Amino acid sequence: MSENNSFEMSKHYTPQQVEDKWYAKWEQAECFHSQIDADKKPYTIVIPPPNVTGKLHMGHALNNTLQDIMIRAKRMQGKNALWQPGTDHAGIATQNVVERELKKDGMHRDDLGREKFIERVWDWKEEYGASILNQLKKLGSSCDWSRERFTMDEGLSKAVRTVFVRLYKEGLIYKGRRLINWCPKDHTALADDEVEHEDKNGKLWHIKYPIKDSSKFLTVATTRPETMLGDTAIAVHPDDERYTDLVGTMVILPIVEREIPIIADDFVDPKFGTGCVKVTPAHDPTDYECGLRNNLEQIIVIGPDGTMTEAAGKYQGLERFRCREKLVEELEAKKLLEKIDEHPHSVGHCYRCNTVIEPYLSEQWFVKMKPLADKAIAATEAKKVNFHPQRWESVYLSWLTNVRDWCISRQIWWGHRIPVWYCEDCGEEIVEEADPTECPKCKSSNLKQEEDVLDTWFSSALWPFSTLGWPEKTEDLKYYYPTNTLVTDRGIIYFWVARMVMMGLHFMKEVPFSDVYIHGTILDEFGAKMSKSKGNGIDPIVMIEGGTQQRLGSEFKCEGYGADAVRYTLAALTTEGQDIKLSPTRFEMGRNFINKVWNASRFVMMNLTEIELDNTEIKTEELEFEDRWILSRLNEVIYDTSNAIDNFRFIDITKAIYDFTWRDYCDWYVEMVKSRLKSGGRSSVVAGRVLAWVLDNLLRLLHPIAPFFTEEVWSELGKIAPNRGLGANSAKAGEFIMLESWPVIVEELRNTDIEESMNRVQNVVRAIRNIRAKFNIPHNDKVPAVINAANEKFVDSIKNCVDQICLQAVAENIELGVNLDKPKLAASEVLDGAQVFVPLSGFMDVELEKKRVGKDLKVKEKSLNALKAKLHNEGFIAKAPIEVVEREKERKIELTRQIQELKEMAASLESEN
RNA sequence: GGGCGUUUAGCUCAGUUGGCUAGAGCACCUGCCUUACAAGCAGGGGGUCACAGGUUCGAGUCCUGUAAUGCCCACCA
Repeated sequence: MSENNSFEMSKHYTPQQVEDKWYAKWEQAECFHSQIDADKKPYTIVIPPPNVTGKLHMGHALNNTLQDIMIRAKRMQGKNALWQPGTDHAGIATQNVVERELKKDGMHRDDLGREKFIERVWDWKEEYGASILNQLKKLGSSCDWSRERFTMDEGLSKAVRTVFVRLYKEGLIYKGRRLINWCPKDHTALADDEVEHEDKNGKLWHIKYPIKDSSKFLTVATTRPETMLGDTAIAVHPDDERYTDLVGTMVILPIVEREIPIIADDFVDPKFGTGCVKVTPAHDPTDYECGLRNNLEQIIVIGPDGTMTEAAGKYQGLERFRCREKLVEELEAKKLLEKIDEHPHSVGHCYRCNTVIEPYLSEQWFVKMKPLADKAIAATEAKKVNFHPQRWESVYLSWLTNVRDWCISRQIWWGHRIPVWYCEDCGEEIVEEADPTECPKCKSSNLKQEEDVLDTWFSSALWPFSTLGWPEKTEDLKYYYPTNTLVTDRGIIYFWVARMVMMGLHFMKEVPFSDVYIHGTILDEFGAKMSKSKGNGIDPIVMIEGGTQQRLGSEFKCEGYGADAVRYTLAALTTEGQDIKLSPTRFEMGRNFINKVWNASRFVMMNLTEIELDNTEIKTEELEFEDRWILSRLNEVIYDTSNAIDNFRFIDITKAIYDFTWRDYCDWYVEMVKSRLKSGGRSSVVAGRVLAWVLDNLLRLLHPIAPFFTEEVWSELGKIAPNRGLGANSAKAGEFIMLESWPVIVEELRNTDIEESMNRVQNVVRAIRNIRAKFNIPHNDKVPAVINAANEKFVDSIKNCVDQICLQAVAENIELGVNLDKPKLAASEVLDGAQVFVPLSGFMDVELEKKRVGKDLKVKEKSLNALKAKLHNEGFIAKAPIEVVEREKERKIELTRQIQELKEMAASLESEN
């Protein structure tokens, strides 16, 4: 669009022509940039850093839309808004991606070696790592890209090392040989919360273990027979009288032929199975604990790659599940298998690759959690961190309360290598921030760094302060930390939110953010989680730009709704904490609304170019009825919108703006002002200025939700109506709406009397329109009408609006007053405070009208009866607040009047028949 | 096994501290291409608020229980 040719604005808004242009302008003008400004309060959000391997999905689109709404609103509200962006190195996920690429070339990471492989990953990151950030830009995200960080960049790596070394020296990081969760495919340890449990229909094998020096057997039940090769005891409950005599004697472990003791331990549930449990300390967490208590040997029979070890004897080298089959066959052959039961139980899977997790005994690094968790619990209970919706607080607290030590070492290559060195000569363990060159103890330079890297979440936990320059004592940290709001999904409350709180408190002595907003999860139209494997995802970029995608087994084509429509729709679907069932067509809601505002803007600009706008002050007394009404409503919607933003009520933000724009501004104000615009003169100037001012305000309110659209329209409006205010020569606006100030409430413009009058006008107009529709009056035929008011107050409140009523209802010769007679052959509607008659002459259908009146009478009599009963209730009169009782009494009087009028109408119709 | 949600119109959902006749979008019916908008305008139909008790003058809203459904946690060998 070029200057002053708004007549050529297309009937439909086309986002594709607008969005990239504005994003480039914003970036060029550094609109997203935030820097320290002592005169302004900061408002900071750190982005949940997407994985560098990531592709924008609907969850991201929702998450970032909500963050951008908050950031843009606060920026307009005068805060120094910083949205800190960046990406996460995503250890296992990224390593897997690059390994898959290598595989295509027939290579394995071992072929390259550690250094070359890591180089390869960095290359991959440089090439593809920014793609998800570019997608965030398509969404309109106003992140300060000049501050973009990566969890493995230099500064953040330094933060990681500092944290590790300090925690180590404080005794909060230690190395230990423990039973941990092992993924045989990714070949690494995992933290407890990285294991996903799935219910499976498994089997329970009952195996007979011969008792030594006896012909009898003890039967144990197991879901994992292959682990029996590593059994080192049989346990029974100490009080289980069936076995008291056997405790202390031995059984022969079948196949292996090892003698193992029968021990007593109260973890055994005597009611389950036979009450005898095989104990495999190296392959089961419960058995591990039992083994420690009873000093049992730990025999590792399954190796890190998921195949059986040398200790498995003849089964050595067999894959674990293949071994299970073979072993069961052998037991069966030896008649040692008593029975096999169906047994549903939960099986742990790797959250990255879905492989069945193997409990594995190995040396790993751990963070001692209790001291850190205690601080987080205390801070949360002191309301330093507030969850929205609040119920997530208890979920988070119960995790913190029961948290176990965090296994942070990973046996992969891509990540922060643990800053621990071992002296090859004297065995000294050296833990330093800087790479050591010699052993402090024996001065040897023969040092070897720990092979393991840290869990990805270790660096994510530092995100709110590491991105602001920590461990340096930066001004940014002083100014922006603690941040304000964290917006995320419930899925990472443990992984991320809790750990950030712990680390923030420990290293910064302050919580990292005061509010945590947990939004719902996006589901497909059937209520299922979106996933790659189900193919039910909706690609946000396709929704924004248009294109095709494979979905639910067929090709799905989308014209492209634009980022604003996508954002609007997502915000409109965001109710406090509810999951969102989404289908592609739901974005029509946003598209239609944006298009409606587009057309309203088009109307305004078309008209503004036709009238001589001036820069004089619009005096209050020059405002006409509808002007005063829309300005009053505008103030209300500013209040409601601001309030909704402060309370994270995203659906309420959209609803307030939608209703005001569509129902008030378009349906009524624009319609009421049309004739004035054509009439010329001062009245048209006033109307034009009010139209522009209200549009300007509503664009500002809408901007956080629909940034591209509002920027485009606002800039066009500025060309036609440079004076945005109602005052004389109001201050000239800036270049970008995104940097404009948030609309301010002007109390003097609130006018409840006008709103009440307008309500009456609308009711009268609707009544006439209703009658017109029911009796099929051609839409250009003006009808006469009689408004028989119940009192003078009603007459006074709308008497200046009679012409307007005529215009809106396509009526003429309206008679307004009290005690007016019903005209002949008229239809009527009874409203609060008045009865409207429309004489119909040739269109009159007495039978139809009798039906209408009868129906209305029935409904009203029913509510009157209910109301009478209520008012006869002594309890109600005595206990309900006076206002409520008074209101009901007035309502009764009004209803009685209406019923009376309906009855008279009915009688009159009878006589006309 | 424990914890937390959800159940309101044909569909998807609002309904903030209990209080006027329970709302919206989509879908549906009727009439309109009325020079901002058919992605639209005007009018309309449609709900024993899952069920059963209870508290209260008054319950969609609070309490107890039941049923369906979903999510999370848990050492169910």
